[in-house]
Amino acid sequence: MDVIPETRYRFRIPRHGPMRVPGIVYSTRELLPEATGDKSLEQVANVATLPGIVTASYAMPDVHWGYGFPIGGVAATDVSAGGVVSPGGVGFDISCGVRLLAAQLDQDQLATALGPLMDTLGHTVPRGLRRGGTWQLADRAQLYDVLLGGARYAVEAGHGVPRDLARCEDAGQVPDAAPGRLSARAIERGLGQLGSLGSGNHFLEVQVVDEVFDEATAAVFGLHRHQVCVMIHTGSRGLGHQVCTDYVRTMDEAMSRYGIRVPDRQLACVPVNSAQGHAYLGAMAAATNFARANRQLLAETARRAFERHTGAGLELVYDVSHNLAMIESHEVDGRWRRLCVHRKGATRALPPHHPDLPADLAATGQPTLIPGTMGTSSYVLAGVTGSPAFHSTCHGAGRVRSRHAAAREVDGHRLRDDLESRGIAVRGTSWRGLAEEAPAAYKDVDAVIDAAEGAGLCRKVARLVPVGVVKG
DNA sequence: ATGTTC
Repeated sequence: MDVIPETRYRFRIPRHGPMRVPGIVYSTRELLPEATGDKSLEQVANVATLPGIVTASYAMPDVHWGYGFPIGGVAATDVSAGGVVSPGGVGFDISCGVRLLAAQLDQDQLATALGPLMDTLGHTVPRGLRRGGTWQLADRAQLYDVLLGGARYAVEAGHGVPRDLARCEDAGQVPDAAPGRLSARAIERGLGQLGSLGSGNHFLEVQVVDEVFDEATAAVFGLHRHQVCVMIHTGSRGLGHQVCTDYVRTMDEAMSRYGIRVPDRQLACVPVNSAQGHAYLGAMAAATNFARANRQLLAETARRAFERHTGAGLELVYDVSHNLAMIESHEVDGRWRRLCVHRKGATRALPPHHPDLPADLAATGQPTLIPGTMGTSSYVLAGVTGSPAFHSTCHGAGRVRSRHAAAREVDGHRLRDDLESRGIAVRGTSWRGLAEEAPAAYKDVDAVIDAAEGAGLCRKVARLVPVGVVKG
């Protein structure tokens, strides 16, 4: 793969073969996937062949190998020019994302309460494969209400306060959800799982603000140094997974009827303006609302635990997805166009004064939340004016070692002991799962964030460190 | 990520 350095933080994959646009990789020499033996830059080039793609196939500094599209990839297609939508460009965990809550509490006030708080969280946060959630829905009709209403419906049903919605991307509810486009199996998998964490890299952490890079912006976000926070990282569970599975198959079968050829079957796609394209976007929006409601429910579980052990409330800082395709307007080559922007393991970071921001965040830009790995830092970022890649940045540290390799090389018991000895309380579910998520399996999140900021994708506002980890 | 193998 020909990868040409253009600046310290930007690399170009020139057009070759069937590529319609170049690949642009925001990274550093040290973080480039080729340095770790990962094939994701070939996936960046493959994505550049999709019908209707505009400007470039982008990769963020945490890019790594994924299903068809790389994780840490951004691709936008022009809807009115035959642009496609692809489930592989969203990922299996539709609207997977992060929610950050700020406690009215500082670290020194937490000391003796941390253990009992973690015990309660450990007992009340449902997690692990196939596990049911905290909200047992009455029936399929109520699940439809969730799929249409998202976090807004959860709040209206008493699970949260109206102010929460002002701090959710899309105010907690995306439009145009079409629950009828979900298979019976997707509905069945979703019915019992609302208010559950899942497994893999999903977590609920108690964190402390370790460093503030911009006091004024942090204050607007409701954050200050030494403050206790809760970060929740989860998505749409089995429901979203089933939607992706169903529509990859549908599109794989339908693709040839639209004359579309792709270099990898995992890039299955159809035009946005097609029966299958509309069906997928409707199903995806429904799964998105499920994920938004899911994070709302888990926030309520955390609030109950904090209320009981500390008396402190938890104010929502923000809730943002990093696996989604969104129809957005962007200026391309001097003309405003409707684009289908795929962000897979990439986070939207709206710049200051963007019309989709709430009024009180207009001056700061969008809060952007980046979960680190267990035992390392997480970050609060803000969107910046003039950012490339359709206002997107990274989504995490980025895996460099497979789950299998990590489980072979890391002992879960020892990892738990290491974390505990550093003052981080751990409430896991499986020793293997813990080992698979060892920090050694990931890039250095601090280097990833510095690369994202250096590339002009975002700016740092605050860094958080964990003091308690609840793992699926 | 995921009832980790239709």
